[in-house]
Amino acid sequence: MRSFADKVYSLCRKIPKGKVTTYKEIGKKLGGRGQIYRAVGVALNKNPYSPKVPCHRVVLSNGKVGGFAKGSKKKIALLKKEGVNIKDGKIIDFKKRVFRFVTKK
DNA sequence: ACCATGACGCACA
DNA sequence: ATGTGCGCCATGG
Repeated sequence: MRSFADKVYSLCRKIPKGKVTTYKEIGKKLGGRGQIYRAVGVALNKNPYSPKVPCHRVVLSNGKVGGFAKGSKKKIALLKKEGVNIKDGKIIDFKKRVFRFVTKK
């Protein structure tokens, strides 16, 4: 069922290792409507593909890791393993670590 | 069709 | 810069 959530999973899989993306970017890439990122969070939360989809690479737009079904701590640990430095739940050099699907210039 | 929920984001104080 | 409140979208019951 190619529902909204399904698209979200697909995009998450495209996130390169060591990088992160935001719910907003995903939503924007999908539809670009107002608060779609809300539904994005819901979709990932259901995330039936825990290991297949690197949902832990999806963080808040303000640079915070946000939440995680298994616990934000776990999420942080995973990101750190990927090479993303996190400080008190906040991503360091977040701006540089964010991966944009639009691949802006 | 309506109400409630949720891994968010932004405006405002 | 920090904390609180409100709003919107998709999904499920």
